[in-house]
Parts: sequence; C-alpha cells; structure tokens
Amino acid sequence: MTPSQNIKTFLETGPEYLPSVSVDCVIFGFHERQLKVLLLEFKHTKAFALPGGFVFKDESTDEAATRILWERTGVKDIYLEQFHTFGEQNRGNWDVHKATMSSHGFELETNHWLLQRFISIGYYALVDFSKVIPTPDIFSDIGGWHDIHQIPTLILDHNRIVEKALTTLRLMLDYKLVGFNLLSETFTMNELQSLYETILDKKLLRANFQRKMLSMEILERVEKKFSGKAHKPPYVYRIKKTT
Amino acid sequence: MTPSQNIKTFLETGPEYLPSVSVDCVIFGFHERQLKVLLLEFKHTKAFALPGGFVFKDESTDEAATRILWERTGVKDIYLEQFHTFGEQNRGNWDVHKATMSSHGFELETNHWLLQRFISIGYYALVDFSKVIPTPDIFSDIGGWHDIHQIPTLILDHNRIVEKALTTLRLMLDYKLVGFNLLSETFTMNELQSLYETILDKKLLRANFQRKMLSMEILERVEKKFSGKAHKPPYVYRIKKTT
DNA sequence: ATAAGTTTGTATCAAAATGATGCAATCGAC
DNA sequence: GTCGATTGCATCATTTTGATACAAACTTAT
Repeated sequence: MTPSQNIKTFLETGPEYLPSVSVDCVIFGFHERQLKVLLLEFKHTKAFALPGGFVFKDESTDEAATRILWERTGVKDIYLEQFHTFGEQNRGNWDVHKATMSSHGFELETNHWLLQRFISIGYYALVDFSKVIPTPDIFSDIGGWHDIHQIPTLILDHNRIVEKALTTLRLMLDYKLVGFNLLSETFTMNELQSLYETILDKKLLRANFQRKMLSMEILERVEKKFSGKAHKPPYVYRIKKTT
Repeated sequence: MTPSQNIKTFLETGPEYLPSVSVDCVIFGFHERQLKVLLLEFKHTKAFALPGGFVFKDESTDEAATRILWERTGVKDIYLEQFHTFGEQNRGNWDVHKATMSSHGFELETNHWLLQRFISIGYYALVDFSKVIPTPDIFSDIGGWHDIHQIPTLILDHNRIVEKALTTLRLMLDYKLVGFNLLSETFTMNELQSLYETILDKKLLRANFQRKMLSMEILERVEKKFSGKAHKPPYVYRIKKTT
C-alpha cells in the first residue's frame, strides 16, 4: 500500500473509533546513561509529536495504549501505566495534521472527525532500549529517541504531557520499584544507580544506594561476573522471580 | 419544572456534550470520626451511584468535575483532583438508567446517546462535611453520606472507582498534605490524628503524630482554647497562609 | 612477576528520623 | 482540694539514612 492509501484507509476508520478520546504514550528508554523519549517527526512540517492514536470501540483504553506501543516499538509485554488524562477545551491547534494530510492530497473540512476536540489519556511506558525498533506511523516519517533534556517543541500540549509523565515516573520510582523495566534483563549495580541518578537528576552515594537496593530483597545475583575492565568485576543482577 | 421536564431537557442536551466522555466524583467527607463518601440513590431501582455527569463541549474536564461537584454539594473552591480514567469496553450495564428513564415515561432506544460506551474520568474531592448540602441530580432522588466501610453495591464499575480513589488518597496523604481539606477551618490535633487514623486505617502514637505535624511547620496555633470538657484544653490549629 | 590504577563490595561510624514511654499541666466534676 | 481525663512535650531506645574508609579483584604498565 502507498502512504496515501494508508491515510485514506485511516481517515475512513473514523467511525470505528470512540469519539473524543485519544491516547498518547510517553515511551521512556535508557541509553548511554541518558533518559530518552521516543518521538515521531513529520517530514513536511518538521513537527514533533508523541506516539498516539485512538481507541477502537471494542477495545479498552489500556488495550489501545498497548497496541499503539506495539505498533511504534515492535515490543509487547511492556511496563505501561496510565498517569493522567488531559482534558482542556483547547489543547492546541491541529494545523500540523491538516498540513500533513494536505501534503498527501487530502483536504480536511473543518468539521472532519480528526479535527474535533479530543481528550487524551496519557500513558507512560518503560522499555528496554535495545529491544525497540522505532517505527513511524502514517502521519510521521521518522521515529527516534530524544534525550529528556533536549525535547524539541512538540505539537498540541505534548510537551506538558512529557513533563507530567516524568514527574509521575520520579514519584513512582521508589514507591513501585519500576525502574528495572528500563534496563536489560541483567544489569550491574552501577547501571542501576546511574539509571536512578538520571531519572531523579541527582547524585547518589554508591555505598548507600547498594545497601538500599539489596535490603529490598528483590535482586538476585546471577552467578556470573563481568570481564574486560581493569578493576574488580561487579556482580550482575536480575529481578527475583516473584513465585 | 417537573422532574420529567428536567429529564426531557437533559436528554436533549446530548449533542452539547463531548461524546464518550463522562466524569465521576468520589466526594470524601469526615464526620464523627468516620470517612464518608457521598452517594446518590435512585428511588425506583434502589440503585446507588457516584455523582457524575458529562463534559460540555466548551468546558474542560476539570471544569466539568468542579461543576458536578458544585451541583451535588453546593460548595465551590474545593480540593479536587483527577486520579484515574476508567476505559474498559464494558464498564457494566445501563439497565438502571433505562429503568429510571422508563419510570419517567422515556423509553430509550438501544442506540440512544446515553446508552453508548463512555469512558469515565475519576476525580476525588475532599470537602468540609459541615458545609455540604447533598443534592440529588435528575436521575436520583436521594443524596447521602455513606461510611467508607459500608459502601453498598454501586452501578457500573463505581465500586472499583471508589476503591481506586481511596488507594490514591492514602498514597497522597503524606505526600501532598491534603487531609486538612476534610476538616473545618480550625481543628484540634486530636481531630487531625483521628482523620489520619481513619484514612490510613491504623492507630498512630499520639506524641509522635503531634511531633511530626508540628515539624512540618504548616500549622498555626489559633490563640483560643477549647472549653467544656473535664481536661486540659487542646490548642486549636489552622493551616498557615502560604504567603 | 610485580606495582600501579580502577572499581567493587561491604564495614563502620555519625547524624537524623522514628518508635515508645513517662510526666507535669490544666481543665470539669465532685 | 482531690480525682479522672486529656494534652503538650521531654526523653529515651531503636531504626534508618548519610558519609567515609578499606580490602578485594581485576587489567595494564613496567
């Protein structure tokens, strides 16, 4: 199918979606000691946006978020959590979508379903960076990771959505022990610490961090040690199976 | 206006609402050392429900929640916070609404807007019990307070919504120091402690509770003491103005 | 082979926060 | 005044957290 055919199909699925409701995903990844967010970019308008989509009438909003996540990253079984619903009357203007559609030869009337008011249910996802294959959607041409400190201006209220997601993630980090989802299955204490330091944006004392993590008794030492570097090899950990 | 006229008017306002989106409010109050929730009751069907409503196309979801809260309690300027959005495909059946409408002489076709799928944005409110005048809406005939430990079976997924609201409130209690909103403007340390004990559902040591609250430096002693009881009169406190 | 340079794992001590108990102060009832 | 009740707060013990130190384990340079 050509892009234009994809878009035509999409525009025709309007009636299959739950009206007024959209889902946006803030997908966090961790790479080279930096917290990243997956963004989409529209080629014609150079605009950036969060991966998002609509909710089919026969799926739950959680399922919609899972589906969108899978479509944009190729991964399933991901840590995904709803964090806030954004319901302002005017969340921004839709010029970007109009322009994008226009560039594909579709002129949307002002009362087109895609240009109506939507509330957006925000979800954040924590993914293993190495397992993700960023995949653009039919609106966008590029999907890529952006450092949390260098997020460009996004469409609509998406910058605010990212901010709120980050705030929530910080709050949840200790409470729900959720950070591990950003690492690969096994990791060193050093990697875990730098993850925490990046998210919380502050330095932690190594000895105390280690003590705290071990005292929670959720980490399991893998009977294998690192090799290569010119120093004592660190233990490698994984999350204990909760039997 | 007669009740039936009210309902007729309501049924006709369908097009003014944002489709698929509803708001439900868990209104907490504190009375006689018990945590209460404001519920509505439908006379004909004996069914209970949370106060809720729909979002006008020209108001934000926050504004809708504030409005609904005001309509059901008569109070404004209330602590109100969104806590979760409930987006299952099938959140329960609408028989109660059908029966209620039917009892007023309105037979709804199965594709009536009121019987469509709605997602519900949940808000919880903390109100000063003494200032509230429970007011039924057009669906219901009675509005009243129910002890949190004796919530009857509610329509749809409203029991789950109450549970989630309570969980969130417990989490937020320390983090956001939000409990004061459930008390009148001035209160004793004893009242504050029993509020905390009720919400957290556990006993707290009096001396340590007092120490903790005072150390936060958000309480101000009112230069007036209690009277009446046969013991040392407690100080009366209020929240410091944050200048 | 040995020394040097790293990072890791953990012990140890100090400081702060929390848990538990006790007691003097202040009221009304008698 | 004495009694019972409750308050405000001090004081101790215990636990948690913050900060520092040091031996162990590895590679590289000599």
